[in-house]
Parts: sequence; structure tokens; C-alpha cells
Amino acid sequence: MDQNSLPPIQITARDDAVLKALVGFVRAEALQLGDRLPTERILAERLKVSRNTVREALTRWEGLGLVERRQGSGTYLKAAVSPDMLHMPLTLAGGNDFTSLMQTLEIRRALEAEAAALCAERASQADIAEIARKLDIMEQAFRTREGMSSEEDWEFHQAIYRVSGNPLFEQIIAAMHELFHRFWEHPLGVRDFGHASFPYHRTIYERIAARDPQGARAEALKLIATVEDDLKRGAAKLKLSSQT
Amino acid sequence: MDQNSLPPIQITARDDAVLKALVGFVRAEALQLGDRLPTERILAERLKVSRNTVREALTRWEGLGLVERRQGSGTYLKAAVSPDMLHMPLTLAGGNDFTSLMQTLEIRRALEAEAAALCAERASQADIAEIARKLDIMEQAFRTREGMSSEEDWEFHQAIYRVSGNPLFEQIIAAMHELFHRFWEHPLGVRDFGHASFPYHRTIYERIAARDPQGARAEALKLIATVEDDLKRGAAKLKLSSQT
DNA sequence: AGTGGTCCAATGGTCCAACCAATTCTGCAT
DNA sequence: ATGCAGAATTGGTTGGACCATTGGACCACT
Repeated sequence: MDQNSLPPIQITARDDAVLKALVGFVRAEALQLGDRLPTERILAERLKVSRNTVREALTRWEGLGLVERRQGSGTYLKAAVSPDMLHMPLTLAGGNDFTSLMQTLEIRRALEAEAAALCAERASQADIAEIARKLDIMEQAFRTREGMSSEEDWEFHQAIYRVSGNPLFEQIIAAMHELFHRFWEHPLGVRDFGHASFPYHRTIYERIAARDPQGARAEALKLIATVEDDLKRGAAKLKLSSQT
Repeated sequence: MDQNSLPPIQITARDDAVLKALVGFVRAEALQLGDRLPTERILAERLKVSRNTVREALTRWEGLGLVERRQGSGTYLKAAVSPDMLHMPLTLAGGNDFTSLMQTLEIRRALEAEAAALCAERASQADIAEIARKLDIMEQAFRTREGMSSEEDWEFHQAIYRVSGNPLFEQIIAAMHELFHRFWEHPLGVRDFGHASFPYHRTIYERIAARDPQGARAEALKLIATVEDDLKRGAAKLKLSSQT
């Protein structure tokens, strides 16, 4: 007998039902990102369930990054939801040592290059203009503040991921980005970290504007290479100083 | 001033503290996958928090797939936990339609190519022999069962990710893989799905054995391309049949 | 020995009512 | 108008209670 012909049944689903109802509500009210959704107390009353159950459901959504709760303020929609959406929580074991950071960079290298290539293929004129705008902002921040600005730099890259048409790029790289910056705002004591990557932002943009996927891919790889070099330099310095 | 030099302090974090304590417990007791962890009531008593708080924490872990709760039985460890792990909840709009699957393939294309290239760079003789072994098994399964075997095929790819030296490849692609197969064991009714990808497994292996990163990358790209073609074929057929 | 049934303790799921802490709104004094 | 103190709102936490399911112990019968 095929043991798969009798799959385990699923009966209980109280809090899942709450989430399903909430999806319907978001749709019915046409809630946008950042909008506030009903109070826990109101949800509990309307859905005829305990507030505790509502909280368990919302806790799950919060863990999935779909929603943000602010005490005293409310619960806010943080990502689009739809009935047939797939949530794929991925937990990665990763420390903040040199090896882990290099590993995140290897992932980022692969995805950044692919995203840049796809972006060059698919960008509309409006998309290109938007990327150019982000590039200008970043370059101006670079000149006035004399150094790479994490914030504006990140905005530029995000614009590229968005134009690539595949939201997974932004989601995965964002996770890598967060891991990278969580403990290493100035990684390993390298003061002008990321400085060397500056010129490649414009070359990437130029290849995208020229609708040159392979060129965009190549420039993206060069950019990541400079970051890897910075990281290696920092690791070497750290190793040296620890030998005192 | 760098606004990131003053990270937001954490004043209230009861349930996060619970999870941190739980990580410590799992480590201290050397719990393995599938082991049962303490009951909610015991945790609440030991950690001096309410059982509800314990439940919120466990709910978060359950949502992230780290833990499985069985009423009347207990809570069981479902994945490895570590103090500094990265949670990366991916949300894929649209569920099981053609677009979503193509998006996962775009990610897989980028990572598969990079992993193959890194593998070709770093593989030892023993690694190459191991990959050859997986390849033989897969090819034999292909001949005897007259078609691609998901299981053996996946083993082969996993071996490559492992040799790449970066565990992130395997983790991320595994998530994609699971997503891909969850609803599409025989995607879109294409009976010999994946059949066309068969020859490229050997060519990838040959490029790795020859320590040819660029070649391995190119062959990996060809393999993904065949899968994309299969998917497009299936989508076209589906579209046709729905026009009845 | 094995089969099936019953009971019972343990465990997760739900509920309730209250209070705490952060935020936001309100209205009064200036 | 402006600014500040207090009230109202909202998520966070607590403790206690009960329900539903599970799994093992025990037992009667074959």
C-alpha cells in the first residue's frame, strides 16, 4: 500500500481562520502598505474569538514580516497579502565572523549580477529615469559627506532589484544586507569601507540604460569584488593587530 | 553623526528573551532534531514568565518552521537553532501560478551557476569523486526508471552546493526547491518534466572535474534553461486547454 | 500472547478579566 | 496659537480556568 494515500488530516485551525478572515478584510477595505488594521480587541469581538487567539495569529504574521506592531499605536500592514500567497520562512545559521560575511557576499554576488542583467533587459524608460534619480542622490551624498552613504547606496540598489521584476531578489539580498550591517557598520575598522565601490554604481547604471545585460552583469561583479577586497583588507588588519 | 551608531535600545522583549533562553537550553541539553522540548507550563515556571508569553514566543518559532507543536503530545524541535541566526521570511505573491515558479527559477539560475563555478574552483579530488558517485546513481535511476528522478537528481545538486563551501547556497536553493515541488510534483501536466535537463548533469560534472569554473557556470545555466523551457511549454499547454 | 476498550494524566489550544507600558489624542492654561 | 498635563487608546503581560487531543496504563476478553 502506498503510505502516502492516507495523508494526515488537518482539523484545528482557529488562528489560521483568523488570518484568512484578515486577508479578506484587507482586500475588502483595500488597505495599502502602512495602513493600520483593526485593534486586537475589535478583531476579537468581530471574529468571536478570544483576544489571545487574535494575538497568536498576528504574532505569526509579525514573524513573517507581514505586519508591524507598535505598542500604544496599533498594528500596521508592512507587506502585501493575498489569499494564495506563499510564505517561505528561511532561517540561516550565520555568525558575524569573517567567513560568514564572505559567504553572504558570495550569495550577493550571484544575485546582484543576475538582478542587474534582468534589470537591463526589462527596464522601461521610466524605470531608467528612476534609477538615474537614485544614482544622483547617492552621488551627491557621496560628495557632500565625503564617503559612501549606506542609506542612499542601498536605495539605489533596491531600485535595480525592483525593476528586475522579481521581488525575491530584493527580499533575499535585503536579508543579506541586514546581516552584513547588523554588527559591521564600519566593518572591521576599515574607515572608508565601500569607498572603492563608488564608481561602479554609475557604470552599472550606464550599462542598464544601454540595455546591455552582460555589461551590467560584469559591472555588478566588479562592484562586489571591491567590497570583498575591503573585507579582506579589514580581516588582514584585524589579524595583524591581534598578533600584538 | 552616523545614526546607526546609536542602535535602538531594547527595553521590552519578554518573548524574545524567552527564545534566547530556549536557544541556550537547546545548546546546553544538546537537543537533536525531533527531540521534545519542555512543556509550556514548565517553561513559564522556570523562566518566571506567563505561559501566554511562552506561547507567543513558541508561536513565532512555529511560524518560522523551527518547531512543531502537537496538541496532547508536546513541542518538538524541527530545525537547528543557533544564537545568531538570520530569519529571512520570503513572500511570493500569486502562489502557485506560472509567474511565481519562473521567479524562483531566476533565483535558482543565479545561485546554481555561482555554486557550480565555486565548486569547480574549490573541489578536492575526494569531492569530485563524491559528485561522480551521485551522478552515477542519478544516471542509473534515469535509465532503469525511464525518467528524471527527483530524489537522486536533488542529491547530485546538493553535493555540488556542499562542495562550494558555502552552506547558504544549499539552504536558499533548498527553500526554492521545496516551494517548487510542493504543488507541482508533475508541474503543469508535462509528463517528462526535467527530461531535457538530464545530459547537462554530466557536462556540469565534467567541467567541475576539469577545474573549469566558467565552463561549469555555463553548463549550469544551460540546465536551468531547459527547466524554464519545460515550464513555459507547460504554461502554454495549460493556456490552450483552458480556452476550450 | 494478542486484541480491543476504558480510564487518566499530561499537553497544547482557547478563553476571560485584569493590569502594565507606550503612544496618541484632548483640552486647559498660558 | 502653543505647550504641557492628563485621559483615552492600544499593544504587552499576567494568572487562572477549561476544553480537546494524545499517549500510556490497566483490564477484560479471545
